[in-house]
Amino acid sequence: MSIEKDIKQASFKSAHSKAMVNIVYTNNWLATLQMEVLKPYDLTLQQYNVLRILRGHHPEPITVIGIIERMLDKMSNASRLVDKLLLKEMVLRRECPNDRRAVDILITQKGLDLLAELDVLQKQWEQQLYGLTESEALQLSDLLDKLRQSPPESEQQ
Amino acid sequence: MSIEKDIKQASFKSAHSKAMVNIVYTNNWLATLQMEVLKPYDLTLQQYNVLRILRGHHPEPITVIGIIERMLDKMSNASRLVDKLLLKEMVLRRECPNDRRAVDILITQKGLDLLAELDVLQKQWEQQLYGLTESEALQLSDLLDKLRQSPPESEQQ
DNA sequence: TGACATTAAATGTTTTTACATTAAATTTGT
DNA sequence: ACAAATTTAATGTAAAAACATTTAATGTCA
Repeated sequence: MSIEKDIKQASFKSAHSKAMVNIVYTNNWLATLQMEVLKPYDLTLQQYNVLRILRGHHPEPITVIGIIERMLDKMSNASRLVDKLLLKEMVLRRECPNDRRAVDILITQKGLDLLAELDVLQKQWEQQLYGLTESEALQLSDLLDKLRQSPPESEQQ
Repeated sequence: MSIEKDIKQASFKSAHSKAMVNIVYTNNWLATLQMEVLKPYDLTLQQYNVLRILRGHHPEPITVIGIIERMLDKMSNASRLVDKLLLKEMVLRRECPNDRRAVDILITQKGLDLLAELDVLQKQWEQQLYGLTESEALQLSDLLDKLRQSPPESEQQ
């Protein structure tokens, strides 16, 4: 559905604000769909993201700080997300040998198995939903990168 | 910053998943910036969005259902957001004359004044940040619309 | 070395979200 | 008209997010 219809807004004050609203709207749309896939597995989106980060480093461990650096939402509490995953036996905690302040986190076989199961659903879901061609998807990503670039006259991020 | 660097991921498995991650990342980026602007005014992003919806209908009232229909995030509790705005004297509640189940919500002058103040900041902020041309912004919005379209062989949304 | 600053993770607290339930008013169908 | 279903908004509750503080370990540097 076009965004104008779905949020009952006839027009936007500028192309930029329309794009911005569309990013927020599309993000919510994606998150809602993804949560529906995850719900039967009793995983939140954030827990799923953390698990995928851990798999990306498996069999190497990663510290909580390492997880935060790789999370899209840097604000959420990685320590408590790991707690939840620990209760579900999806991860292991180990004291980091180099730095006793830090804690190494590892994904368990149970976690890997769950992700493997979810990969299938995720793939089906992506194939069913994506209305973009490969090159359009790249173009979209480039435009988003460009959106986040400050113009030259303002200070660097 | 490019998304690969910022989330420390060297590559993505597909153009589509890269675009999807970039949408989520850009959405968080936008939300964080916007919250920084709102923080000194003690408004959350959701409260701000509700206020703007109310202004869009001013001087006509709008019911809670009407607000929900126009919100990007349909799940959040509009009734409680209105409560918060009521405490800040940004809105008024009135029994809806046609339907005594419904409640008419109106933005107050105080609310309008606050939004007017925020409009200036919002505009400055947009001008400073947008690295896209007008036509690129439209293109971005079109690509997002297209992303949300299911391919022809699957069922309608 | 020792004082001070910084870092990593956990914890406390408040607010917000997500989801279910409730209560009242309205609509529907007979 | 009346019972049943639906709609509208509010409320209850548990989980999660946001944000500050704490604790322990490490780094810095005179």
